[in-house]
Amino acid sequence: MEKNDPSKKIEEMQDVLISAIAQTMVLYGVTVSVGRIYGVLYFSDAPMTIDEIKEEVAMSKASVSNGLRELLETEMVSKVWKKGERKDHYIAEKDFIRNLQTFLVKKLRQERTLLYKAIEQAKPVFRDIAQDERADETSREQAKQNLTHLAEAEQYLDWIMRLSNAMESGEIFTFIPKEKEED
Amino acid sequence: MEKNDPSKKIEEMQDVLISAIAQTMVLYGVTVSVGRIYGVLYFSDAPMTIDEIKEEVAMSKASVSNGLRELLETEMVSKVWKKGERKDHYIAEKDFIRNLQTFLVKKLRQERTLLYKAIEQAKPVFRDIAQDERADETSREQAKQNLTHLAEAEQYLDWIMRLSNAMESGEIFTFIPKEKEED
DNA sequence: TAATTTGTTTAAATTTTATTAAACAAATTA
DNA sequence: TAATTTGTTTAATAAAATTTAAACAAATTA
Repeated sequence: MEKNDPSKKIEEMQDVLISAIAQTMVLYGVTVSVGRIYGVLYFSDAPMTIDEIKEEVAMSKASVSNGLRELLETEMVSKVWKKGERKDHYIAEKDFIRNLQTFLVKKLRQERTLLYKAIEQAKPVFRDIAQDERADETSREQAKQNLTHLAEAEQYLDWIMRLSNAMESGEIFTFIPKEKEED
Repeated sequence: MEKNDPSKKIEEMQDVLISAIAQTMVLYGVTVSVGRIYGVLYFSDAPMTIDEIKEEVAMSKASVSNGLRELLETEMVSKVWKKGERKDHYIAEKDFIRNLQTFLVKKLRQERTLLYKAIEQAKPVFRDIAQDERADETSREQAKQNLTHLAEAEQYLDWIMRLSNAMESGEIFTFIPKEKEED
């Protein structure tokens, strides 16, 4: 089929949008190439194979394969089975809010896990020193101060847990509705 | 002053916590070295100079200077003036919730700006093609479909704008209070 | 004003990350 | 079973980032 003017313009604007989408993903730590894979899938009406994507983004099959794995892990892309086809097919999750939800929940949970472990390790040590009457006063003061820090950090962990729960369950939408409310 | 057992233990645990803090910052795209600079400042009772920080994190002065600039930009650290002292002094913002607020608001706004520009560029092009009776049917269909995508994306932009506003103003705390509520 | 201190910029070196071609393994088909 | 197709892993290369020493500029002090 011959390329006509309107279809060229459409492609051009899709490329502008794909670039912008990829750039926003860079903000959240994704490579621009991986962002473009997502962008190409976003604008595809039909599920695409690795080879089809490879063609569009001009990358090696290995890179596309790796990129897709990353996008599958963050749930921005999923594999679909296509009847009669042997190759794997991929589609983009087009709901941007859902993508942000998934991303944030994952990050906040990882953060929580990391901090939680360290706090649990440090807390008893500070507690012991704070209560040890044979310890020097400076150390006991230090320990007490650090216990205060830890208590504050624990409040933070609790807060991000409640935030990620509200995000994951969709409860957040009762506070910030998906649709703009009427005036 | 001689190092005694409790003070060594305290330092050890602070290092564990600094590592954890730095790791969580890595999750959000910050270098582990920059994360450690923040961690060191977090546990310092007094404002610190570049040279003092440099000593603690074992990095070059230039690296510490660059790291501090990054932390200043993200508002995780601020400069304080110390009477009678010529050197700049730095302190950490210790409120983790505030740090997350600042980070998210900044990212969401950047994302909004990027996508908004691309959408504004593409929308009139799609609209023209969708309405152009001389354009081929396939292109007109494509254009209409893309306009739907853009409308959904605009809803997303609106949502993240409302989310970042709620974050920035602190309105979010009426929905997810800082302190855990009583049972 | 000259010397010193302080912080940043620059340019080179190092380290890390991303990319790819080729090798490989698994599944499918002939 | 042999040949082919498909997707991933590996090892080498290329690209990007971090880091640093040295040069620099600005401010301060002697």
